Amino acid sequence: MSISKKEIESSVKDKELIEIRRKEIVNAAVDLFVRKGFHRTTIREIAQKFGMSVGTLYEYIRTKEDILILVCDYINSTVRMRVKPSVEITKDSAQSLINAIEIYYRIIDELQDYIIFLYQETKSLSHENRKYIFKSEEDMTAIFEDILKHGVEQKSFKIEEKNILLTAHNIMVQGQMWAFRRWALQKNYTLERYIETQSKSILEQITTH
Amino acid sequence: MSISKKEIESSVKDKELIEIRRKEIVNAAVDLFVRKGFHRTTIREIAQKFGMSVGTLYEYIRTKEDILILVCDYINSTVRMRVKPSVEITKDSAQSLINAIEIYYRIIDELQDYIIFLYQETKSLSHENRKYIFKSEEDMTAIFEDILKHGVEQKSFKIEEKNILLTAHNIMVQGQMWAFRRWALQKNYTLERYIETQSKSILEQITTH
DNA sequence: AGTAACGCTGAACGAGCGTTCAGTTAATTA
DNA sequence: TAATTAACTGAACGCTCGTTCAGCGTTACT
Repeated sequence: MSISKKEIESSVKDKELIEIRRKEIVNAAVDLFVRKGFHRTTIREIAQKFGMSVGTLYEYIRTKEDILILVCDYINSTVRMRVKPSVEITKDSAQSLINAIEIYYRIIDELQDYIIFLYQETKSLSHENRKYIFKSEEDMTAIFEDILKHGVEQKSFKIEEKNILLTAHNIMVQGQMWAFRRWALQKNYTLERYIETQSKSILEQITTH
Repeated sequence: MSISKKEIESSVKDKELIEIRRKEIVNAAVDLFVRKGFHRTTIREIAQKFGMSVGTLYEYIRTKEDILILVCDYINSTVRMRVKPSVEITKDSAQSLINAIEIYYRIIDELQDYIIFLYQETKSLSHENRKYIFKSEEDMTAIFEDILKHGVEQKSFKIEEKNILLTAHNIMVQGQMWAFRRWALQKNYTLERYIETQSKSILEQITTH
């Protein structure tokens, strides 16, 4: 699951302690990163925020980028952990899709600051770690792909085989734009209306008439 | 049009020279920013790139952020200058929309690195200047809104009044995702196929059946 | 009790970088 | 031709910040 956690070395031996301290680090860093951005946040601030010395902080990470990886990983797995168990593929494909969309869009609304941060700071990661974030995004997309495929098999949806992937991406992006374009959308629509309208129009375009 | 240009002070008197030098600055900076990001690009690099001393560079700007503003402004107006004159609202609303989508999406494809940069570095701007970027984005959205409104009046499109804005945003975001999500999309679709599929599905959901 | 290992501390290091400014060159004016 | 101004130069300043390291307290083992 979390590739990165295994890869970040630490000079501390106690595995459990590493887990605990890293959670503290992430908790402190996530807030600061989201508020001030990665580059503008200093190691000293992070350490201070949960009352640890800079030296100790460096016992649990190697570089500042490690913290960014931990934070991105945390955001990603939070989203996935909350979407995945709630989504279910039932016989009623249309309803499955509507449910999945609602769950995903609500989480985006709740974590909008985190989502925006994730997308804007991905570029600060090394190539290796950026790939990992993309992989994670593809996993999320696969959830919607599966629902769509199932619906096509059931003949509830009518989508060309090759366009299923694209439709899944559209669904995801139309959710994420609620965060990205909040300066325009959130003053014109409520979340409820947004979810309803978007899912209706997505369904419209894939349902067999 | 370019609010920012007027606001950035310079100690050089010759207005024309300011124009020339700033174009050189932007040309050098845009490449470096896109390749390395704003924070990782140094003033020295920018100055060196077009053979000017650091001191002189500072005769034409006040701070590093000024360069970012100039670059963002440049990207924005490039996109707009290329879309606006090509778009026309004809009697055939559906065709107008298809044309506009194709023009916009092709420019995104061409300037994808710039588009990604613009969205990722917007956050490095001050509140004031960020607002300006959003304003610019709203102007672009308005182009699509106008086409949609016209189509609704002509009864070619069927969209609830309140949802026209949302549809316009959807169209824009579905174009931009060609850049944002290129790691997934561009290995599965050609630009031509992408444009065709997306515009077909957009049209599908707003055309009166 | 002595000693080793572990986790922790924060001052100090040093590189990087935005910004300035004393001075040079070239053009314009008196 | 002398004096003034405009444009330019790049070394130097000063500050920030990631990272290190010599040393301290505490626990566990012999």
